[in-house]
Amino acid sequence: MISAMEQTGRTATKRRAIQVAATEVFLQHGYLGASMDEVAAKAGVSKQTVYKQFENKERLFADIVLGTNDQLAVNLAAAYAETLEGATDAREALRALAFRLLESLTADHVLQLRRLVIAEADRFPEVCGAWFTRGFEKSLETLGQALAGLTGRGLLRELDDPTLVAYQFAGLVMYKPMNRAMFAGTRVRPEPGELDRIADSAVTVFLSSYGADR
Amino acid sequence: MISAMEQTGRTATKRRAIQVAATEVFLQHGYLGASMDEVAAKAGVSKQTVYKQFENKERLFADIVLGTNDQLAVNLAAAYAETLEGATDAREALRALAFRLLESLTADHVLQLRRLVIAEADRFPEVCGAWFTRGFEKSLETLGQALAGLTGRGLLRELDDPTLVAYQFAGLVMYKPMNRAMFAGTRVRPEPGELDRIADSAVTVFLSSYGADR
DNA sequence: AGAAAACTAGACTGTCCAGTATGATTTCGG
DNA sequence: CCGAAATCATACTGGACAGTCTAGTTTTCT
Repeated sequence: MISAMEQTGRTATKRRAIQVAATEVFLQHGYLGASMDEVAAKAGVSKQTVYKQFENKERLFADIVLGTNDQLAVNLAAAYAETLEGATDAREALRALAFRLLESLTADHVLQLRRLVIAEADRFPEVCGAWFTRGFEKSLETLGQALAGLTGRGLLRELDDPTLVAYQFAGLVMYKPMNRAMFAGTRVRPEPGELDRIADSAVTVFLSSYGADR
Repeated sequence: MISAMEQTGRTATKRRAIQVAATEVFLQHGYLGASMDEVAAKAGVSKQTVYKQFENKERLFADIVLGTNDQLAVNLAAAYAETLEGATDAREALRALAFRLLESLTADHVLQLRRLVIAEADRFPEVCGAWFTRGFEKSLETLGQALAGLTGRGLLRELDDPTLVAYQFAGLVMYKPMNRAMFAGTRVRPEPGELDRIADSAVTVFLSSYGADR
């Protein structure tokens, strides 16, 4: 399981091809809109092989959803590290972080995955709930830790509940652009100037509560 | 069109029954999962009548989505009025507003509609985009106006961009509970104590930037 | 090499569903 | 009360698709 990516046998290779293809198909068409024939074709594999690897469509879906966290988690961890760890100026660091978050989370495939999970939240409550806990919530807890780290360097004041503070930062920065991206389709893009205003203002509000200089 | 709800003829009555039934079916099963037979059965109407009133499934969907804003808009307007208009204490007023927002927006049918719109954002970009502009964005602009009204009564300081401030308030209050409600299925409910902490802290952060007393 | 396991192409089953057609019945305006 | 329009129940068409089956081919392991 840990070494899923390291397997090189024919079976493992084909399994991975199926996962890649299925991810593409599910993200593009949704659960009901996805066809197993298309998955097989896109994976360059026969339908039998798909059903040998994954009992049925539901299992394949679960596998895809739960397997698609890693990239984003790594990406976000990098964003935290690069923007916060060496920082000396709180405002600049938080601004940079805000942009990295916006960039990471409005990437097309991230939005599509989130749409998929939301759409199927009632059909697959366990899978979607697990995705949320292990992906979404975990990312914000990690962000909380990263923010708490700024306290140690005198850039923020003491935080009682770093996770809550992380949600507040995320909410200030992303509530508007994220909702637009989710609701208004992948096509609509905000003008760059707007993201600047949002990030600037969010950081100002954030620092007026949590900045080290009162 | 304006008087759709006032029509009493047989045709108009049946048309409304179809809309009600279709709303239920689409919200429950999603676009692809919804069946026109179920809509007809639930409306107590023959399939022919459905197709006489609505050209096809797509049109029915569009009609449903675009017709489902009014209740929530009215609800939110009431929330703004009741919590802000007579207020004398900014903290108390904003706390009350926060709870009203959470209550209104985590209602089951609201969540289901939002899931539906998000899920179909790529399939029906015009319809979902229109829903977003006329429903979501409009609500936040209205909230901005309501908040700006607090400035006049000395409860908040001057707001350069009331809409942006409204998004920040909404983000502070709802980013966490709304995401959980959207992703983790309708079943998961936060403990009441958590909403208290979120609302309290959000209002504190908000006021430390926008409160009239510095 | 040779047997076992994996894979392939393609046909097939059963089901579901959007949308149409039909012929009988009900409603309603004049 | 009569005729037009609306509605009803029901059956049908055509297509999509999940999942199975078969018979032949390729890979892998020993």
